[in-house]
Amino acid sequence: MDDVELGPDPAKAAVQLVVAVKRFRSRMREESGVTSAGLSASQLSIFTWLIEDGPATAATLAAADHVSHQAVTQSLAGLKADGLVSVAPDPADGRKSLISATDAGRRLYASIMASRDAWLTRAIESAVAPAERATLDTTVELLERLAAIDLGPGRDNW
Amino acid sequence: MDDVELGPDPAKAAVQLVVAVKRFRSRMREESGVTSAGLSASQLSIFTWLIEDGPATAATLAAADHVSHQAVTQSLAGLKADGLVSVAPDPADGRKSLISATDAGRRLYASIMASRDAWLTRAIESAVAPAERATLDTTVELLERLAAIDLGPGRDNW
DNA sequence: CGGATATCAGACCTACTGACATTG
DNA sequence: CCAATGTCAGTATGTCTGATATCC
Repeated sequence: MDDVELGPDPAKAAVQLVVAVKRFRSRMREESGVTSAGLSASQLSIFTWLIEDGPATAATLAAADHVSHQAVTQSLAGLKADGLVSVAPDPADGRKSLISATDAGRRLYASIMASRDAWLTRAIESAVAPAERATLDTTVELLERLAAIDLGPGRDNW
Repeated sequence: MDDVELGPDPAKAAVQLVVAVKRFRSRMREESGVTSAGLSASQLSIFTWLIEDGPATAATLAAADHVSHQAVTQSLAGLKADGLVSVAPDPADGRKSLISATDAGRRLYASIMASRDAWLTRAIESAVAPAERATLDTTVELLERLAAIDLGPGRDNW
């Protein structure tokens, strides 16, 4: 659609990516929430960590998500109230609280992954042809890569 | 890279995309701001509209960005204070205020597009090989497409 | 005591909704 | 009068920082 020479220009791509992400999120908000369930994006992210990597402490989750541990605690409060995660003191270290996904949580997560009524799911079905779905995979991988990158302390690579 | 059967499963892809976007934004926040200049993502988005499509009203910008016109007004306040946009009453319709990018605004925008000191720009240079940069283009296009999609009022296309 | 962890409290940012004035 | 626009005010969410308590 637009051929404004993206390849050779990281700065331009950066701006376009930021803008695209902003517009995407605004649209998500306009479409009332993130998923069909009442989980926020923050909670969904935490849940993904718990299910993929197993029990963790709030501090670990905070570092993984690049937020403060207080922000994680707040997101966890809702999940705990809904019985989706459980908190157990670490027997080996009384300072830590290990957070785990409960069976109910795993069931809900699986149902979210399978339900077709969320706005974004319908948008994908409508706007992204099946043959093009691999593009989604690429997008997710790229965003996760940029979110997790470590540029290194001192000098970089250029 | 990972073959967790994304193609046939829009719901799973939707969750993964939401989570990836969330983590990307948290990382951006952690890295102090969006770009090297003091512009927020909202302001950058508005600016992109103004430069690509010319002068517009706050209501038009709000619809384009899927936010309220009050939110646009708030973002514009900062841009006006910095002299990056100018507001002129529409001579043909006294209710409207036409917002335009000033020369100073266009210069700043161009410099942002060219500067290499923003965190995201460096992250892209570091994590996305030049041969892979087209992936960025695809990602931006996909996010913009999903942000702008109209699923239609009644039935959809499936 | 000091380091790591968790909780409580206050603040901020961005966006929202509601109420109102003005223009056409 | 009504529709569209713009402004003012108050609210909500998710996040942050700062202060405090607890455990090792």
